[in-house]
Amino acid sequence: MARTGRPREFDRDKALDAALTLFWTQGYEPTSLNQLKACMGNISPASFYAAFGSKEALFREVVQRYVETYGQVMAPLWDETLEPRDAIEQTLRRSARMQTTRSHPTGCLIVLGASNCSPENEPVQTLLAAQRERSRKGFQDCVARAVADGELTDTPVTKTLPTLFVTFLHGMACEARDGNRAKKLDEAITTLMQVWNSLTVSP
Amino acid sequence: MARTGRPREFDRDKALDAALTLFWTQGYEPTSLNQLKACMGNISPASFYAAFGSKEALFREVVQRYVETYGQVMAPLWDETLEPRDAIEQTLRRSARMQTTRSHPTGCLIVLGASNCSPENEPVQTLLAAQRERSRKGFQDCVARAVADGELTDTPVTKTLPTLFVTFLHGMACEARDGNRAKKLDEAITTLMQVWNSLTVSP
DNA sequence: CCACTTCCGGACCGCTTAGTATAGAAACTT
DNA sequence: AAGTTTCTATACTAAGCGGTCCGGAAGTGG
Repeated sequence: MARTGRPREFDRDKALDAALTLFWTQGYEPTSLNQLKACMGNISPASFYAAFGSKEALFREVVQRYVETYGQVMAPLWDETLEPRDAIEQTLRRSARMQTTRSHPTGCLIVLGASNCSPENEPVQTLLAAQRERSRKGFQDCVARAVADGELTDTPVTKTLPTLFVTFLHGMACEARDGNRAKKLDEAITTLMQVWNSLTVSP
Repeated sequence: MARTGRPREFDRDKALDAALTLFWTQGYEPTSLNQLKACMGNISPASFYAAFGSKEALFREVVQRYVETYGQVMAPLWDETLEPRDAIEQTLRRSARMQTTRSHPTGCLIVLGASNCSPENEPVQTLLAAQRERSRKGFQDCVARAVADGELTDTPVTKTLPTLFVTFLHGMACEARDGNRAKKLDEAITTLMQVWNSLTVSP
């Protein structure tokens, strides 16, 4: 549409990726506009605000992008063509691998991105909390599907599975940040999945 | 020793507790000196620096106090008079209850206290990382003890238990912060401990 | 070429940050 | 009374914060 006028000199997508990396590494609040502008190629405040609106608006874009790229390791959780058990196992294994990969920051932006916040940035915390809630719901739906399919029986123990898995998932962010490698987490996932096996209706 | 001179008018211990609550709620970096001074009873900068030295020094004291009080829920992990399985179970259950109790901030200061940090505060991150490493070691030692006692056999699966438990433990900080209640986490712990049961040497 | 649109560099805003310096008064011990 | 320490209160530093504004440059469509 509006194609006239001087074109932007920096690559908006590349700038967004750079901001993503910075936010992922440091979190929302400690990341300053100066750092952001610097990592985007020393753009000016005017350029920054024209392109992204505000620090918070940029962060929202960053989260969106994260969910659409790195966050896709969670996609199996909402893939109803997969067996529920496979969906959960793949989600955990792919998350473990992604969060420990050293070509980008370790851990999970959704878990770690705004865990330290002053009251005035509560909206940012809420944004990430909503994403985590979405994951929680994903595990619940997956287990519910397994019950509906007759793979699991609807017992009190079965009801604890979503919390068990999501707590482990979120815990991996801390472990990855502390330097644990994919192999360690992956092996723990194998053991964790034994819980599911022990609850399946015997053939 | 130095007992002469005008005594301090505020209660240093109470001030430390107030700072602990504030740091626990917001994390290290977003907590400003103004907030700290305010919650300590509107003490002056002079009094603050005379009593605590600096923001970072105060935080180190706060962490120490946290470990000695709330953090004592982890004590079973290093209590060699307990059966290893009981030590781990009690550690998890007591942590779940403590982290979800509403009479103080939710979650865990050691996990959440400095997860968002600018590079210049890396020492603070390192301080908490060391505490988490201590917990990791605790789980390792506990499992090793169970193997030594002949309760568990030394298999590859057994080796994954420490990571499994510590990841779950650290994940509870996120779940507690997001509003999960003790009951939910406690039930998940019951299910998680089934993993241990399934690995015990059959009687 | 011109009118128009958009972007850029840089100055600038008011505010907060952690931390220091100053003063004199007050409260304690010896 | 002498000496020591902390008190209150205020002023201050130097730097950084997120964000705004403007003049001019650079590009585009007619």
